[in-house]
Amino acid sequence: MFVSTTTNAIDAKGRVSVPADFRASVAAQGFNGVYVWRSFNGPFLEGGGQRLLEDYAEAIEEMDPYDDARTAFERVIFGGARALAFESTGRVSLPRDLIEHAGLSSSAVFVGMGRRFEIWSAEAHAEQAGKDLSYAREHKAALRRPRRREGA
Amino acid sequence: MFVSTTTNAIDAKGRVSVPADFRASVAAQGFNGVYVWRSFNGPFLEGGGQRLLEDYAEAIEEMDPYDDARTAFERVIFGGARALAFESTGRVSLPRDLIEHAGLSSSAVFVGMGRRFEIWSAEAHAEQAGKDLSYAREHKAALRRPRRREGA
DNA sequence: TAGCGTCCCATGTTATCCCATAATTAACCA
DNA sequence: TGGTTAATTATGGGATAACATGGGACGCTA
Repeated sequence: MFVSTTTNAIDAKGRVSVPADFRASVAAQGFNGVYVWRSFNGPFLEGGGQRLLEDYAEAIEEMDPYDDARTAFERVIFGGARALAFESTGRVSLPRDLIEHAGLSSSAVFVGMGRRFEIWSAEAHAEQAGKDLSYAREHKAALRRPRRREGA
Repeated sequence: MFVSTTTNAIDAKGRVSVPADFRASVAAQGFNGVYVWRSFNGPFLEGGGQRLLEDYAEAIEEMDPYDDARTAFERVIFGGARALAFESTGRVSLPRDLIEHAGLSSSAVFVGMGRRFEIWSAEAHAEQAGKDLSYAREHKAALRRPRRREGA
């Protein structure tokens, strides 16, 4: 699970260290790296491990083979995602177009989102964090304590 | 799994490099190359590795032997597919009729679709990508939350 | 024998590997 | 508890390998 927020430097080659605990949480998923794509909800990137993508694939599998919606999702999700392998020290190199979409320059903010994570520029993240805080404050009643499951 | 979108050049001989990660994902499937056929959903090509064709064969096996749809599928998929072997540097040469169907000239856009991939002309792809993106954005609720697996 | 496809080699570019260093955290022992 | 050592992590730079792509040579086929 991806938790907490970390800011790491992007060097001249577009390389950035993926936070160590993020790397640990995708370890042993078959692919030693992460999948990253442009969010279509704003100027930031989304990412996850191989298992997340496989889960998306599974959800898509349940649609009709040549349903228009299905092919649209396949193109957007699989066509838009990039497989970024970890180099020996735990970095990935971000493709230029992803850097541009998120407006990244010298640093990247990794935000854990549970099953996924996001990558923001420092500026955009600061702005969004303010919005999220006041929104969460206004709607705090919506967050209920879940019923406990057996064995949990 | 075929992931991400890559544009490669087609030379005067009709040769085009298959993206390296696509080649890696069909490696060790018995045939050192890909199968490509004309889509019957538009001016683009579809393709995959040997395993995909075997999966199609299996699905067809389960249909009624004298179902008209079955024989149609057999002719279209197996009759229409071309086996394109990789040359030593990872290129394939696209047959003329496939090039014409997709309206390809100097470049080809490879779009990863998970179990298979598509090949588009740059122009057609740009047009389609816009449609797919807005469609996916509008209908993202249709992609239900993937089933959670243990350990995720 | 002309055309086409395949193989082989050459090249520029990009990405990846490997080593070194710094900073932080964890571990250990007095 | 304090202080030292060891591990892990992040990051910079240079060397190396991988990749995409062009061109020529060879052989098959019509």
